[in-house]
Amino acid sequence: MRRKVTLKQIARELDVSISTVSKSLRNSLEISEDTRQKVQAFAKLYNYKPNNIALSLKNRKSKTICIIIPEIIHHFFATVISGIEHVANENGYNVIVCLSDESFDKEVINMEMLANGSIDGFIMSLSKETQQKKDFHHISEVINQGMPVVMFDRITNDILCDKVIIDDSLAAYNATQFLIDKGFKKIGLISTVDYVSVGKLRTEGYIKALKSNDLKVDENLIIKIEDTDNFESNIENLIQNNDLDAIFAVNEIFAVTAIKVAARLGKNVPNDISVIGFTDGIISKYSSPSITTVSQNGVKMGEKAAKMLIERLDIEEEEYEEQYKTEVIETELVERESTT
Amino acid sequence: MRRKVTLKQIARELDVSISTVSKSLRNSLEISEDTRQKVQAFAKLYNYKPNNIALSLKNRKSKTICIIIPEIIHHFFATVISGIEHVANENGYNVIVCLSDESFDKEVINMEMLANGSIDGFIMSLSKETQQKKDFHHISEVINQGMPVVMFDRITNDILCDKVIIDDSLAAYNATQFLIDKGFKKIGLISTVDYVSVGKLRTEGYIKALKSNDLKVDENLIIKIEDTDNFESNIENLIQNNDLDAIFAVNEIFAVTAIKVAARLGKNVPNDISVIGFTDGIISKYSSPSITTVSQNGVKMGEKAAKMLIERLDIEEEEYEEQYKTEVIETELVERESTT
DNA sequence: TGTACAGCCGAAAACGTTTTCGTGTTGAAA
DNA sequence: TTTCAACACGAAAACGTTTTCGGCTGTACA
Repeated sequence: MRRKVTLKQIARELDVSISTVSKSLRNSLEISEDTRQKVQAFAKLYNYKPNNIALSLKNRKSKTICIIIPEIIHHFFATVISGIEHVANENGYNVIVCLSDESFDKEVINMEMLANGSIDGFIMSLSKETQQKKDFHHISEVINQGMPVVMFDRITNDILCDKVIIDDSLAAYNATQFLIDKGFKKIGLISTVDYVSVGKLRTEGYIKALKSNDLKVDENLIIKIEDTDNFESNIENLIQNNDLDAIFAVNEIFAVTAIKVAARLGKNVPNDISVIGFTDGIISKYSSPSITTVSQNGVKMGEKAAKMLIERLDIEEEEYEEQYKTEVIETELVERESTT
Repeated sequence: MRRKVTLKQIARELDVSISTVSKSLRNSLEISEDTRQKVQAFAKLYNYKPNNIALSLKNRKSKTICIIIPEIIHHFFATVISGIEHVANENGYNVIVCLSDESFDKEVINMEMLANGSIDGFIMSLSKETQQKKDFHHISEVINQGMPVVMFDRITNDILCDKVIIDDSLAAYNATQFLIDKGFKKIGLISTVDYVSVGKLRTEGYIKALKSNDLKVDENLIIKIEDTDNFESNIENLIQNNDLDAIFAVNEIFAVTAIKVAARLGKNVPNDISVIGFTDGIISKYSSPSITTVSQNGVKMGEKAAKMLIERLDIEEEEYEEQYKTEVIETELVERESTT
């Protein structure tokens, strides 16, 4: 259980100064070939590795970026992390993951804890509670201190920073249009409550599609689910009380549950009802019938977010231009068995 | 974009020494009530927060632990992270996540990169490639440097350290016994290749259960899947060529695929064939029929692993006792619709 | 008046680096 | 023999903390 070897120890052992050791290891021409060899050999022998913390302190950068997401269990967020991690790694950055558990307080605490030199920048997706409270002071504070932030998916327009999103409204529009093109008129919507930004946008897209096809928007065909706990009965009512042709659900869980409930009510998917979901996760792929869905490409979102952040970090030195960009990642309708 | 305020700046501004500022903020009795008040007020005004990196350097500990896992997309690993994160947070630790992508090299690089002061300890699950190569030098090296490591799920007995596992063999035994108790004789097994430690153990449990019930172990009923790419045909052959009563699959994907293939072949689950999976993930819950499965409780594994690591970290100061423990997390058979 | 002891504060070391700026030693050119 | 550059190396500062130790002032007591 030997402690890690430091420059100082090597210096003492070899009877040279710390500076000489440091320079030798960095192959400085200031040092004679001879000493360099000696030092490097010794360092290799004792498996010397520079102490990252000391470097961070000296350089005033930690080469670490922090991801704050509401939940890691959601497949979508996991894919985003995966994308971020790869780009970060390629550029010599490490990734710290923080979970807000959809809680405003945890989001604030996490940001404050890490914004003190531990990390160089944030990539985040807002918690539900934060979106509901519309309190973003913790984020603007961090930005004011000169720490770059990139927001993705669940964002807010109240904060100026780089953003990576999909066009939720358009994607929902296209999904709905897809159903309309099949000849369906009575299309149900299973959405979330409006304060979840993406839920709201997807609802808008759905409505827009209906309107531009001169279809009546029937409030009875729209349900907005608040709690993720017990929504099955809501869906059951929706299907039972309306003779639906199709259903558009704003996430996988809602979609797969709709299919299950429909089956229970004796309706076959896709023969009696078509179903489209959102998020191309593991459920959509493996459910039977597999689910036609809007693919968000979380990996690409993560990659893009990481690229934007790192670019800003590497530039920062020179003239820092506050030219914030919002990148829109293409979505794609993945056709599977749940639609005719 | 003001920079973060430091002790030095406060000291200069208030015309006192750095030590005085530091002590005031830590409420040292050495400092007069008066100065303390003044300093604290000033610090609050400028939102002073101590620099974490400097603290890490001084204290020679970073209050950060690193998780190395093969893939974050797998629901099981995501739940483990979730468990670790919660316990870590409660104890003032942050969590760095590294993905090995099932690659030996990435595992090594990640460990070497971070073992230099950036983190205080590792929690890891081995990559497939590492398990195949049986090369664990990077792990023993880290341990020799006095950095604690906790392994979970995919572990090796070649390394002495704390471990958190489930009794894969026993769980598989119980799952198989459950099928046998239903009166099934021809029970197929869909497993992984043997170098994946958990796959091997689960296979052993399956075989043990058959033997202790005096059932013949038929090699034709066992398939070991190497690549996750194209295994559907293997499963199809298994079902088509044998008149199976039931199937035990060592993970969710295999289980849900078996159900899908069975349906395609005109066999109903559970009426014609019962299916049991492993890992109580999102697929098992939402698939239709929902899948009877062995629940691993990843959250609990993560929590336990984090507790063990942190306990060791907090003790370390005093006499460090190398009393390594292996915790076995209880599994549970979750009965759902895929079994009669 | 001298001593002792609080009370209050600052200097400096330490954590492990990198880098700037000397400084002493050589060798060659004048 | 003197001068000067090249060469090889070391001292020290800096990053931002915490903590130990020592010092100064003033008051109380002998």
